Amino acid sequence: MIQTMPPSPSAQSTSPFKREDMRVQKLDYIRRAASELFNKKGFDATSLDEVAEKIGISKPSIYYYYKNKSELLLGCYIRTLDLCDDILAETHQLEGSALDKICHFTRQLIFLNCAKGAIAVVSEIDALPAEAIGPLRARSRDLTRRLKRLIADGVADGSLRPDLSDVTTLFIMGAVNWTPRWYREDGPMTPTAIADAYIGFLVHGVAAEADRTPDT
Amino acid sequence: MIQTMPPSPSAQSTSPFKREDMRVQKLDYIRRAASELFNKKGFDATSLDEVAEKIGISKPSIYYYYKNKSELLLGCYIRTLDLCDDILAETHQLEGSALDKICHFTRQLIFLNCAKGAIAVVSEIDALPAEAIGPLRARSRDLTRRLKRLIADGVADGSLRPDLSDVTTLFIMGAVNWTPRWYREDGPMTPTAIADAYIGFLVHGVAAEADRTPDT
DNA sequence: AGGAGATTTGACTTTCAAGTCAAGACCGCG
DNA sequence: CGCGGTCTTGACTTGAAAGTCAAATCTCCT
Repeated sequence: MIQTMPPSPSAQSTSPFKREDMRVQKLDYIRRAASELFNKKGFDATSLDEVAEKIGISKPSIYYYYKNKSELLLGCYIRTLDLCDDILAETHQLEGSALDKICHFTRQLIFLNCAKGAIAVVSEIDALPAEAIGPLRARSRDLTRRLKRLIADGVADGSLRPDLSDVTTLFIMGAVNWTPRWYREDGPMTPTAIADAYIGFLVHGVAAEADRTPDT
Repeated sequence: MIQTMPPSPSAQSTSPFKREDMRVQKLDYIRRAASELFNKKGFDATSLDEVAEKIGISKPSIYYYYKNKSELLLGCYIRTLDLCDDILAETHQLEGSALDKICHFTRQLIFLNCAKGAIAVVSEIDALPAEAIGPLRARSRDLTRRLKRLIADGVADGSLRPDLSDVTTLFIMGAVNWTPRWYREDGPMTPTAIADAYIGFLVHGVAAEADRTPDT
């Protein structure tokens, strides 16, 4: 499972900025490997030796780039939130109903969840450096708030059912955040197929016709 | 966070079976505390000292009842699968369409996920004793298979959309399995309200009308 | 070439939780 | 009582992974 690390500083470079570029690339490289493993096995179950081995470097090298394991996790989460922010921003640019926007957001999030190492599902908050927990929670809440607003917009513009509560976002996030648990690149479904199916459920539900509400 | 352990052997008993009853009760008691913590923080992030402290006993006591940490996890998962089996069996008894049954199953599963320590989301399979992994996977797959069959039944009896694929179960399980991450007993939503909302999404989707398929 | 800084690593120390054990507490019995 | 078995625990050992460090290597520049 060894992938190749970006070559050590330069190799063929000429530009004076190569060093810094390299550093950023390696930070990123390590973060991706870590995200992938944290996602698959959980933070505590993943040792830095494994992360190092996955990309063919040694553990101390990781410490050269990250202060400690918690900071690495923090890096993963910040990246995740950045990407979510990006998608959401992009989403707001779109023409169309709030429902269209929600579908777009969901689709993009599924893509990210299927892309190796792109993001880490933010769930092990307690493992973060103590001083980072507050700010991260705040960002998280802000994201949730904007999603809820999108739902409210949808109710307002008539594209969503009028009785939708705040759990809607949790429902969507649950389904989406679960994908990394079972998605395999070599599995039978492409990310696009997954997104199509999920959006189908989300928009129309699973019932054959929009009729009675079965209940028990 | 200390709850009271069932009293030590007897206390007031007379029956000759009390001993064995006690043992079963304590096995269960420990399992519940563990399930709750494993669910909330993950298996590796939970130490047995924490489990012990939660119920006011010492770590060696846990070892008196369970061979080791993995066996305790196994106990949690077996219990979870047992409960799922029960619900599914109960579900099959019901009169009604496959959709009705799916809704019932979903609702009951949400209740279990909200009930403290009732079940542990089966996700850290690798942490189980090696020899238990195979059988547990088999049971898990069997459960999934039966759920898929329920979906197929629904397509056949016309209560579900005809184009539903196998991801349907994953979609549902994702949304449901995510609930323990955010559900709080003192939160704004009761399990019933959550179940109602989720089933609403599931059956009808979120769109105001069953019209076009927004896509991006 | 060769020296300065940047990067990497083998070998080490530290820490923390899993797991053990033998001594003690508790219980129901004669 | 006090004895035998059941249960509980403080104090310990062990192992694995976090984290450190100084020596080795690499890169670029002159």
